Amino acid sequence: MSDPQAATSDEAGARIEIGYGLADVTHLLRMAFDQRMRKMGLTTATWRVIAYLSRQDGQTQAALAQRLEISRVALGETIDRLEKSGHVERRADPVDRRKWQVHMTPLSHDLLPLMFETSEELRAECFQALSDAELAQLQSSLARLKARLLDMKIETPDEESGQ
Amino acid sequence: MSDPQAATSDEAGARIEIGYGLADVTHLLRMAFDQRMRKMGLTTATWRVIAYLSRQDGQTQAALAQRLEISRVALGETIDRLEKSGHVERRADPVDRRKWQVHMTPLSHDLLPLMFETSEELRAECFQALSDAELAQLQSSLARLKARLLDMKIETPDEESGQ
DNA sequence: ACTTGACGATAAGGTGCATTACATTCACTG
DNA sequence: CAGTGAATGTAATGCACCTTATCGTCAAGT
Repeated sequence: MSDPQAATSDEAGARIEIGYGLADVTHLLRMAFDQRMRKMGLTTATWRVIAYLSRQDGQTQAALAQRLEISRVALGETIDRLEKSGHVERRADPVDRRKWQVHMTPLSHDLLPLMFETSEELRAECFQALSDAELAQLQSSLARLKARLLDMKIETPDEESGQ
Repeated sequence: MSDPQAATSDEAGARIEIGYGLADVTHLLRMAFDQRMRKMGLTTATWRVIAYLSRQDGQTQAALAQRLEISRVALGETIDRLEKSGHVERRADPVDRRKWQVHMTPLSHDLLPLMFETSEELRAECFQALSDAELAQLQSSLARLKARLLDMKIETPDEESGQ
């Protein structure tokens, strides 16, 4: 993919390339992920939910949404699908009737080893394109970029209630 | 955001961080972009269509979809919205009755300077977090990663007809 | 107790993307 | 010139995400 607008300078050209590059790489990475996850009946979105549940089962939807950094609505729909496919179940919170506790089922629990194995395989496979030094540099640049973007106070989903 | 699975080694940990970092940065960048584009009634998807049309007006939907690397269906829907909002218009191809030529309207044409100015401002603002050397390194790493991912023959949208 | 406000979740509607299946139209080939 | 296959676009369906609006519930202040 190339920049549709002629660069006005080298620096601007580099920045544009990085913008597209980030989008491209992320998109391809997600496609590759999806491809592998589909084989076990999951998608990136559903896989992420299960991954977070595996660390702490029975979280509420609001807590999960915050950790996944998506809106409560989006998460609710994903949970709907996961419930329908039998990967999770909602249990009423005994003390707070507003809440659902989201629990893994044996089905998804048994999937965990394969899930993490598959994801680690994918990462190993594609990140072999870079040396350890480049990997470290990339990680640091991304962290810096993320911090800068967070500084720019971009509205992120579901933040009415101030986090 | 942190890794939901304990790292099994430093290298694995770094790879996982990069995976999340790429997704996070791309997501934040897109949010920031959307925020600014919304002010002129556009989104990232619609903005991209106009950007490519500005280089060559009157392209067919199939050609545009290929350049944007999205499916013909997805592009068709975006064109629907752009047509409804008056930013583009479809004209019948005089020689091939299957095709639509997608043309910019004065409305979107007048938007071009502001569009590119705004996007360049955003890039300047967030990439100032990195030095020129880091920027160059990042660009190179992303390019390498992209090449590697393309090598891994991931099915990308609408490729039945072999590009 | 009773209001008031915060919180958890859902409903409704819209954007963006994908796949599959299909109707047209074209272009090539026998 | 028919006949087949490829190309262009659409319809239908599903996933993932968003915003705004609402409903029930809890918690706190008066």
